[in-house]
Formats: sequence, structure tokens, C-alpha cells
Amino acid sequence: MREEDSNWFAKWEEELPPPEELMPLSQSLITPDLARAFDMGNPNSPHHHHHHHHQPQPPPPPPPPASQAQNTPSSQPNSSAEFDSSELGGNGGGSGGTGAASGGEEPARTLKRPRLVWTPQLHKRFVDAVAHLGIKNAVPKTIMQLMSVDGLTRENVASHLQKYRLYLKRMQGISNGGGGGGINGNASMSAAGASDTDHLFASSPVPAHFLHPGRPNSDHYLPFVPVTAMPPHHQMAAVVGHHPHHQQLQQQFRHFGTSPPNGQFEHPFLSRQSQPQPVQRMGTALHNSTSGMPSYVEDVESATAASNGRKVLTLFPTGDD
DNA sequence: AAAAGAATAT
DNA sequence: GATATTCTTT
Repeated sequence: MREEDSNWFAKWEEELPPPEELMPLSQSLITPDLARAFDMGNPNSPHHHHHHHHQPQPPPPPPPPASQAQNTPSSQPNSSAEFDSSELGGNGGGSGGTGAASGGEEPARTLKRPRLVWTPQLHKRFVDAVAHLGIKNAVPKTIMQLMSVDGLTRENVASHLQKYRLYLKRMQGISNGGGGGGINGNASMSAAGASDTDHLFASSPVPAHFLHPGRPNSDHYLPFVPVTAMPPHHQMAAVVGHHPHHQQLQQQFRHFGTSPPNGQFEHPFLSRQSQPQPVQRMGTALHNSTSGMPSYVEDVESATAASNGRKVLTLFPTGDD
């Protein structure tokens, strides 16, 4: 069953939310530290404690040529770099004088990253990556690289992977003989082992071979874009938003639109995505153009609002609250 | 030394 | 409970 190579991309695109539905960026012009110092997490929803907003909001002001982009080009979204090394006091990403934050303190450093929330979208990407790599090669670092989600760390992936493996194990146990074939056994079963706490995991189909250790996987049919050839359109970026009680680092798909400003490329394959990957050796076909076009994911704004709540990273509207 | 994996902590 | 962090092993 070969998927149409010329269609997966289109399908993928359909999954992406329209720009209007994207969560507003939070303070692109103000350094996170400064923002936190002023207790201003999100200008759009200033003092609304309990009020979820996933409505089309006016697009945030175009951020200046922020030169912060991603720190480490290839990987290393950095677990804390984006937060603590936000050069506090040095500059606010060109946002004028940071000045001594009122209240002084040097909170910037030693700041902790918000917790990552694995939304179905993010998990999907995770599963796709693992599927592409094959269980054997699916290790945190590689997965992270393949996912190509800005802001995602190896630790994030490792932790998720650990849990996912447990989930798979449970699934194997019960799907033994139960899941009659089928590439994607919707793990929506409420049988033993599959607790309803597996919502997330159940949201993404589990590739067959995942449950069959010991069998070589010959499936690279996955609709996935190798990081080396990741079209900028679908770049995910981790952004810090703010939740009623906790803080979420929200992720946002960057959808440049199917029609590039000036380019009329029909074949996303030749998209260039820099990510000077010294590695990236998976056995799958890597038709990447290592031409070396500098990529850009300039959207990693982190606005850390002040609160006692936990900080959380999330994706776009999960509808959950 | 770095990264994976498991165990624990928050 | 979901993630993070720490510890142990590769």
C-alpha cells in the first residue's frame, strides 16, 4: 500500500490550522525576563484569569528581524537556553533598553522552562518520527531532530518516549490476538491495560511494527518530512503563552501558506532547511539538499508571566482547560 | 564524555 | 497524572 507521494504533503497541510487560528504570540518585542518582571504575560489577554481564548485573534505585530532565531542550528532547541540565556540585561532581542528590571533581581538566569504539554499534534509528530526511524533507531536525540520542533529538547522527547514505550508494552499485551491486523489499531480500547489516561497516545495510530518487536520494519511510507528537508511552512515552534493558572509554552505551526510570496514551487521536496546535521543517517532515503540554505525559525518567543503556577508548554488550542 | 534508559521527583 | 529531573548504564 504505497501512499501517493504526491498527496501526503497536501494531506499534511490540511491538518495544519489556518493562520487565523493560531494562538497569538506573546510579546515578541519584549524579552521574556522583562515581561515577567512586569507581570505582563500576554497583552492580548491581560487580566483574564479564567477565559480561554481560541478565537481568531488579531495577528501579533510583526516582530522585528529578531536575530534570536534558534540557538543551535541543528538540534539543541536547548532546554534552558531560550529562557535563561535570554541575555537579560544585555538586550531584549533589540527591544530597546532592557533597563534594570524593576525590582531588580536577576531572575533571568536559573529560570526554568515551562513544562511541555504533549498535544495530539505534537504527539503525532513524535509517532511519525519514531515510525520513520524504526523502533531501533528511535532514540531521543534522533527523534528530536526528526521532529524538528523548535524548542523541543532531548529530555522532553526522552521522557515522552519512556512513557510511550510503556504504553506500547501495555498495548502489546492486550492486543495480542485481539487486534486483527490493520496498520492502525485504534488504541481506543478500554480493555485491560489501556487506561483511559492514554488519551494522548490513543489519539495517534500506532504503527503496526511498533507492537511487533523482532520484525524489521519496511515502512518509510510515512508522511514525514525529514528534518533535513523540512519545508519552512510546517515548522513548528515552541512558544510560551500563558495559561490561567499555569504557563504554557505553546507551539505554533508556521503556515506560510501554500503560496509562497514569490516562489511557485510545487514540490516541497526540494525545500531547503538548514540544520547542519552532522548526523541524520537513518536508513531512509534522505533526499535533502544540503546546499546549506540557512533556515529560520524565528519564532521562539518566550514570555514568562509571573505566577506561582506551574509553567507549562503546550500546543495550540486543545480545548482543554 | 555523551546519550539512552530507568528510576525517581515535582 | 503528566513531565521533569536525577541516577545508572551503555
